[in-house]
Amino acid sequence: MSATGQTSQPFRSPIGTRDVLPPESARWDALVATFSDLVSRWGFSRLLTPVFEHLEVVHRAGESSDVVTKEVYRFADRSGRELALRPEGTAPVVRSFVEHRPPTPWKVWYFAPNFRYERPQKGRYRQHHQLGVEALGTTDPWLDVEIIAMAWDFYQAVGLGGVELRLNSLGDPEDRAAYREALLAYVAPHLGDLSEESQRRVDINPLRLFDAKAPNDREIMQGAPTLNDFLGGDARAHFDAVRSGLDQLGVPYTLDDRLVRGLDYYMRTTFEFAATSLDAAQNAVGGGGRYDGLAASMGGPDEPGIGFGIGVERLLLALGSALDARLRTDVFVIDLRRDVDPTAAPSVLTVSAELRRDGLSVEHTYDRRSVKAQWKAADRHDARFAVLFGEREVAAGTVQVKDLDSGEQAEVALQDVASLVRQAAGDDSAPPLD
RNA sequence: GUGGCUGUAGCUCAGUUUGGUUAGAGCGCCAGGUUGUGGCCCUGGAGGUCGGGGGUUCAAGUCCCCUCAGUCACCCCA
Repeated sequence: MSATGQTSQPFRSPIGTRDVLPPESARWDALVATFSDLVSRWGFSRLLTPVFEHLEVVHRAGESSDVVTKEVYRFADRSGRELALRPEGTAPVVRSFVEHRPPTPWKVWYFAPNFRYERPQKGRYRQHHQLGVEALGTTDPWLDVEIIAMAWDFYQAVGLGGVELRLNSLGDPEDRAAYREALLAYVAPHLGDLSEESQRRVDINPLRLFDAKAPNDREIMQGAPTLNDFLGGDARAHFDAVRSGLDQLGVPYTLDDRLVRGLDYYMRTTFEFAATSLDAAQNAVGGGGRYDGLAASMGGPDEPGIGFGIGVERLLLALGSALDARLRTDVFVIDLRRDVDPTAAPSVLTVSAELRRDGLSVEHTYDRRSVKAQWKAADRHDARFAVLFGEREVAAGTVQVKDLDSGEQAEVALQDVASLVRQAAGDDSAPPLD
């Protein structure tokens, strides 16, 4: 069997991947532009890292996490090096940090694809994209506050109505270890009563027991000790400061001491954003947390860090029609003449080129279409204006400029078109998200 | 990785239950409705390996098996 399964069939994108065609791609552009603009104002600069890394880098995301143990796209290159497609955004950024040792605090953002080998479904793909930030070099809780508030502002800026921020602290590693012991001690007498799934979790990551769906499991976990009671003094003070900062900035949140998150490197602050417009199954539109030991575990300086990632596909899904990015052409050029000498100016070729040099987005038909076909094309392109000319205009050295919204039309010299269009278009030429 | 549902034109879908002449609709696309003005309307046209392969049958879009893909749920996550 061939790679596509059927050799006689047209090719299609690999399972779990998809193309983003216009006009939908305009929604992506709008999201990325808004994000870039916003995080720049908070002092973040863009970082680009490779889509593949050494396998060991990717493993730093956690030996107990599904993302690493069963979903990594790994391969050996021609020289036998073990490489992997990035399954998440944080490890590569931290790798870049320990490799280049930039001055701290180092605040960067990224827009990049992640790859996970899992069964696709609505809002879940094998290649998905994340907008995210990472900041390394300080444990100051105000950084946590700013990171979270920034994500919050972003959701507001793109118009996501119902978004819920859930917040938790996992404490310091020793807190978590103590809690883990307590949890295991609590669960031990109930072991046999737990579901098969939960029994597996006991060995892998006991904190995940709280995610169990089985009613009996939930009942057992009701009486379990909570992580919150095990926070040490430092972690508690840090968490209190984060909450206070969020209160000061007016960012609403709910505490959720069962919020564990899927990656092993998190400690202290963790958070997740859920969209109320999505069903419970895939409603997480972003999340992140603090990972103070990660840089050191990669052989770098023991610098703390915190960041978040926002799933683009899922956010777009949650936004639905709330984000309406329209692809609008400024001007559509129409030639009214029946017979056109292709070697003589003016023509749609020369007129369009000139208007484009004047800064307008300009389209026209190809293949010498009829006047009617040219008009249909203008409508299809959602053009704001039509610039048309026939024998009379060519003789007079002018063109007709028609406002396609109002129907008004004026005859002007070609060099005056751009200023006329800009004046007439006025305020409604503003970018889609402002 | 496990289970359910679905696969007919570029798109959305009828037709499959009770196998039977050249497989339909809407939208989209192209052309025309007289020679220089759009969005509406009318007429015509192009476009289909009925996901793919195999089988049963005189006959398969329709029944059976396999396979690929999509989708939903579980798991997990963005």
